[in-house]
Amino acid sequence: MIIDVGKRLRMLRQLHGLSQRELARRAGVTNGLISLVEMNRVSPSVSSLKKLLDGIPMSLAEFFTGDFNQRTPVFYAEDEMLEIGNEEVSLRLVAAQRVGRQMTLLRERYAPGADTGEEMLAHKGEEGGVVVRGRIELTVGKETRLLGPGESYYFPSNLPHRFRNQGREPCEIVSCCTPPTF
Amino acid sequence: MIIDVGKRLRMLRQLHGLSQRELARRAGVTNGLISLVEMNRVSPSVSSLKKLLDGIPMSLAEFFTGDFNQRTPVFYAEDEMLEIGNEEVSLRLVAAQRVGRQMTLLRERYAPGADTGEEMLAHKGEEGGVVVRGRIELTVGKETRLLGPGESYYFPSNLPHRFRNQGREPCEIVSCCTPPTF
DNA sequence: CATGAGTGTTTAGTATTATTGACGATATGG
DNA sequence: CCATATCGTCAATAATACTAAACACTCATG
Repeated sequence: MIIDVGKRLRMLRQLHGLSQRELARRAGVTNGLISLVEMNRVSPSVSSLKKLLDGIPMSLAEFFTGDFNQRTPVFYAEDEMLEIGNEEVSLRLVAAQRVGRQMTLLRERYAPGADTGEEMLAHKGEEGGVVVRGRIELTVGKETRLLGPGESYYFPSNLPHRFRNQGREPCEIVSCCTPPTF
Repeated sequence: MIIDVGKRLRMLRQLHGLSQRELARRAGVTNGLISLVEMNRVSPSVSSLKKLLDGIPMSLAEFFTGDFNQRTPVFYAEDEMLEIGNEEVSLRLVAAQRVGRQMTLLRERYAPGADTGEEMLAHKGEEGGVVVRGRIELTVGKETRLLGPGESYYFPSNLPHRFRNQGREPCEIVSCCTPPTF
């Protein structure tokens, strides 16, 4: 996602009913700088941006995480969800087409016998899920557990992990990961 | 949270096995700058930091949000999930106790007749969900739709929204929002 | 009309950041 | 042991962020 620091700052400032001078006073910078930053004539140093956000107040994390977009579909019928699985593991991705998504929401189906494989998955971010139907054996790091309906998991995705359905009925999970990996 | 830009950058760079020069090449800056930034001798401009993170790669949001913790439980049985609902709307929160979570994963139950209310909800971030059982009427902005099992939604949370279960059977949803609001 | 207090923008000068190129340290291979 | 390569740091210079002060504009108020 490409972000427009100036526009975002201006929006936030106005949202809080502050003038450039008032924010400048609170932040300990000059009003001129705020003008320049908001017009994208300069790219503020992190330390300056931090000062500015302290005056709002807002954290750098929030500032860069915040989304201020736009108009994409809200609702998704089953066949409007992008399907990316195979016959064993089926993934239906919610809001696949949405640009600048901050997370990936999936409906996952594991057929009996399905297995995401020996060489364990490992990527960035965090993921979690809730088992909706059936049972799944989940290994995260050195821990393994059999999860049933209503049970859940949550872990940083850099831990190696593996899903196996050793049961006789298909297993269905709703899961989410951030940042979006698909 | 007070962050140490230099330390964090160095950690990330080393985590990815990159030398200052290699990262410099990828980011389109000089190795000297990386050295100075990592020693906190300068506060990089946002544009420079962006370049550096592009070379990792990592978003500014992730960089400032980044959690680099820790050891918390991975699996959650039903009664290990924090419950925060009332009799109409029941929310079970996955990994509630986890510090620095980047998203909130919920199992929601709406009793027949449940309604999140006239004055519509509106907060920051994004949220999405999948209907697991029953039906729910969801209004987002000016759009309203009745969602059934397998159907889903995803929208920026600053749009006002409202959930109503007008049916006779309870409705169950697995939802996720980021950044975490609970 | 003034006049004054508010707004955001601009400009010239100063402070800080970023580049360039050289340095010492460490490691590898001939 | 000397060459060669790669590492992070540093000093001097170039580029850019930031400040201070003035400007132009709008809106109230007398």
